[in-house]
Amino acid sequence: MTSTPIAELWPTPPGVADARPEAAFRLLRAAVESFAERGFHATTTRDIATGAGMSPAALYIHYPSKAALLAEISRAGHAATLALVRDAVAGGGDPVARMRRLVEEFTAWHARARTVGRVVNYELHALPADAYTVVAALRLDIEREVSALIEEGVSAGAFQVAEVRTAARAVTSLGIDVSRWYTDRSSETPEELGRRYGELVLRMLGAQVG
Amino acid sequence: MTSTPIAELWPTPPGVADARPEAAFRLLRAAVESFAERGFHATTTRDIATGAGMSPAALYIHYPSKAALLAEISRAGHAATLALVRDAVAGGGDPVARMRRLVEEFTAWHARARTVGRVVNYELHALPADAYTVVAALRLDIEREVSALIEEGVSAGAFQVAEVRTAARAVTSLGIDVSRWYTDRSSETPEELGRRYGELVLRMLGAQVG
DNA sequence: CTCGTGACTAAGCGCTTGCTTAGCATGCTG
DNA sequence: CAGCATGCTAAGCAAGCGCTTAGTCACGAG
Repeated sequence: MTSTPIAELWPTPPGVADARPEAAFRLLRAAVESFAERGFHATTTRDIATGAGMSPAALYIHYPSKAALLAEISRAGHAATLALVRDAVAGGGDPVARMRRLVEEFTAWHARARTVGRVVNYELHALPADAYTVVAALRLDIEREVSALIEEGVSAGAFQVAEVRTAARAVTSLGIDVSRWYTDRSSETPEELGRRYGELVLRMLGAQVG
Repeated sequence: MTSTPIAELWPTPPGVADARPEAAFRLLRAAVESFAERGFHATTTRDIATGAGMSPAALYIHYPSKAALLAEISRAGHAATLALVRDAVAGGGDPVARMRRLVEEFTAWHARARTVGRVVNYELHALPADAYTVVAALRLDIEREVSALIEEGVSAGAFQVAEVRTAARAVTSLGIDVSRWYTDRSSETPEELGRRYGELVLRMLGAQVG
């Protein structure tokens, strides 16, 4: 990999004058680390500024508030997750192949980008109301994509599930919770974990797999 | 039910002079609600005291600090979870029946006592070091109980899993994450959810179920 | 009755918080 | 060159924090 998971969330189009100054990016990165480790409320603006190598006041040149940093992290993280899910659901292959790919990538993302994942999934309550509205819509879209794929698999006779909503909850739940417990010291790589979770989920959905 | 999930965590032996005064219990209850809703750091001692119907200073007659309240909640919550897991693992029946019961009760508990569950699983980082040591040992015990039951099922030919540790992680992960998303407005009761998750987990573990 | 004790409150202390203000160096524009 | 915008820092403000202090009240013992 040539860039960190965090850097991938705020890509700069090549050949274009850098729209997001490097200092603002450093602030985002420091905020993600702090929010993930200590939580939004236990993180001070001094923590973030120091982590980005600036004085506390410099933060407010790039973002209007501490909450605006959280909102941007949460929005970008949810957008990336939704894009990942859409790619897998709309990709090629039968429902079983697409579900396997979805779980593999969803799981690996929550392991690799676990700091962003923690902020995205466990700091929702700290979002300002307007930012929460945006993010809640993205979360609903993610759930709908997963449900749609399960339903397609059921219709095709590939999956056997009693309740699609419950099954969809279980699938996303497994992946999300990875960001809570995964650490650098975990024995599996994100990709290994993704493959193993892919197997487990397919069996859970009643798919016939070797 | 004659008592709330929270009340069950701090039972008073019948016929014995109440060891934990009612005021201390009200503080615990208010602290659980606040910590679960807003997180430890966003909760003020004034929130807790007001929720228990007292002035801020009264809190310090019953507990030496805000962190001591968190420690007591986390300890009792983990102890209750471990007891629940031990009962299921050591109970009667074959590994399939015991695993079904474990998942049903583990899941239902995380739905019913979701406020305690949130504090237990998502506020670990706010624990003082000595309290964390105690709680980490309980968490390890829980993981070992689940792994032991899976291993027993594999030996008996009832389960088919590639990696016991990964499977154990998935089982506990599914249950823990319930406390994140379950609400009063959820369409399933804790018991219904438990039964459905029990089915899903048994299939995930490769058990032959109807 | 006096005294001691336990549960509590009103007031507030020292500190940290998110954020602001004033000012300074740099570099681009005309 | 002047004029000005940009990105930053040093200093600090008002508000809110965890927790303490001093004192009140009800009540049981002697």
